[in-house]
Order: sequence, then C-alpha cells, then structure tokens
Amino acid sequence: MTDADAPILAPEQQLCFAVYAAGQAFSRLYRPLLQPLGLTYPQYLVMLILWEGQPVTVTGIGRRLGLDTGTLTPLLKRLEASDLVVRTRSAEDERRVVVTLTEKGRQLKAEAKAIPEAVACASGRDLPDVMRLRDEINALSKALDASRGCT
Amino acid sequence: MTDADAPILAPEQQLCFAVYAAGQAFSRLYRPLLQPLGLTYPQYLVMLILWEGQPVTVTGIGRRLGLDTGTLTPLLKRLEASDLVVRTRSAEDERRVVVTLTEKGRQLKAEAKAIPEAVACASGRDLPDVMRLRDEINALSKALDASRGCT
DNA sequence: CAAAATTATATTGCACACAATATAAAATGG
DNA sequence: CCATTTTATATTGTGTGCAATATAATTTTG
Repeated sequence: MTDADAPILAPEQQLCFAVYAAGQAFSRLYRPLLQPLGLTYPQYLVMLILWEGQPVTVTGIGRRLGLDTGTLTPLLKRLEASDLVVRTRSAEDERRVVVTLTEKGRQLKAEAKAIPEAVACASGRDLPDVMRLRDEINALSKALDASRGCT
Repeated sequence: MTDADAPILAPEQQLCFAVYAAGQAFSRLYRPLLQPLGLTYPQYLVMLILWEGQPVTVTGIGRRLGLDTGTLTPLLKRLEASDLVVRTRSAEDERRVVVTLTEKGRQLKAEAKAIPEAVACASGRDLPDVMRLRDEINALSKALDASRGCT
C-alpha cells in the first residue's frame, strides 16, 4: 500500500477537532446571550477581566487571554467606540496603554450576571464535573504548549 | 452589594475559556507542523476529508467541519490557487461544486503522515486516554448544541 | 551618560468565521 | 407545466487571530 492509499485519520476521530468543534459550539451558545449586550465572545472575555479589576494594560489583557496586540488593539478600539472602555497612555510609562471602564461599561456588568449560569446549565453538568473537565482541558493545553519545540 | 461590585467569574476559571485556550494551543502546535506543507489548520482539516475520499461537495465538507460557505469558498479557492484541489460544477446538479484532489494534492498526503503521531505525542497521553477525552469533549459539544434555543 | 538592547503598542497583510443577502438550479405542488 | 419552494453556492461586511514589521519609550551596559 502506498502512502497515497494509506488510511487517514478522519477529523471527527481526532482530539484536536473535538476541541475545535467545542469552541464553535460555545461560540454558537454565547452569540445570542451576548448579542443583547452588544458584545462578541472575545470582547466578553476582555470585559470579564475589566469587571474583575481596573485599570489593566493591553499587555496584561493579552497575557491572560493569550492574544497579541494585532488582535487586541482593534478589539479595544471597538469597545471604545461603543463607549464601554477608555484607552489612555500611562503617565509613568508612556509605552503603556491603560484600559479603564466607562460608566456604561461598569453598568453592563449587571446585565451580564445571568450569563455564566445559563452557560453552566447548557453544559448539562454539575459544578464539580464542569471543574474537573475544565482542569483536564487546561492540563492538555499545558502539555501541548510544553512540548512545542521539543522532538 | 450592588451588581457593579459583585464578584465576577474570571475567564481562567471557566470551562469555555479552557476550551478556547486549548484551541489556541492546538493551533500553535500545528502551525510549525503544517507550515512545511503550506497549509493552515482549517485547510488541513479540509485536506483530511479529501484524502479520506473524493470527490466531495462544498456542502459535504461544511457539514462535517461545521463551516459555512462564507468560510469554505475562499479557503477552497486558496487550495485551488496552490494547485492542491480542483473545483468543478457537477454535471448532474449544476448547483453543486465538486472538489477533487490534484496530483500534487494527492502526494501531499504522504508528507502529512507523520503529523497525527507528533500531535498525539505532544498531548502526553496514551491512545485510550486521548479517545476518552475526545469523547467527553464531543459529548460536551452535543450538550451545548442541544440546549440552544431552550429555556 | 550615551549606545545598545529591551519593552509596549500600533500597523499591515493574510486567513479564518459567520450573518445576511444574492443567484441560479432543482424539486415540488397545484 | 408553471409558480413556489427548497437547495447549493457565492458575495459582502464585520470581527477576530497571528506573523512580521515599525516606532517610540524605557532599561541596561560599557
């Protein structure tokens, strides 16, 4: 049997595709929940960080979400255009852009309160089970990142 | 305590973010593996389907990968520009676009053979464990999709 | 302290990803 | 058999996502 005829692993059988498809499923689930707030899912992740505490820098957000400035700068500009955040240069270090919530951005937190519960409910699992699966997937990510560059 | 002061669930604590981050980790892992083949990860998924069997229609690919034509049409055009596939209108049903491999596309299969093993190795798990996690994540996707539109 | 290296962000270009719309072909129903 | 509906794909517009590059501000070093 030549390589061109060899059986190939179908995407549906692979772990990477399962993760890919689960990401799509979460995206589909969040879209209608976030639409009333005028947020996309990545924008929601940024808002979660800001609701947790301010101010934060662009780099600080990027480190937590694993996103670089090519993604974050236009995303933050859209949030600024929606009057949810303000971007200002830091006085101490002019290289830093500090992101803070506007009053409108602060108030959006109340409207977002029901979302985590709706998502948890959609998963059809109890909290300990969700946490277990989350930790296992996080361990997977860590293993994948650790092995990059190695044999 | 007002809503604006209420504690918020940090992204790092949520299952959805774990899945999101794992997708990023897989993407980072695949990029250097696929770069020698001149493929992106979504293009690799399409090629896996074609290597499994031809011809396939655009809709057939989209159904398996969960992608719509707005994503697939330009992706397939890029694969065609790279001389890996050919797109032709079906004679029986002129609405269908049939995708087939070129000789170059067929031969690329041999170069891709080592990838699944490299990825499996990077996960640091044995095959049964990979399959168990895959099935669990697939069950999660199914639960998320099933609950959309309900309650 | 001045030159070199580092750090923080922005910009550009390319590639998904999806909603909404358009178009044309095929199937269906009266 | 013709009007309606459905199906298959394409197009457009918006929003990520990342590599590569640019720029300006800080830090480090000789």
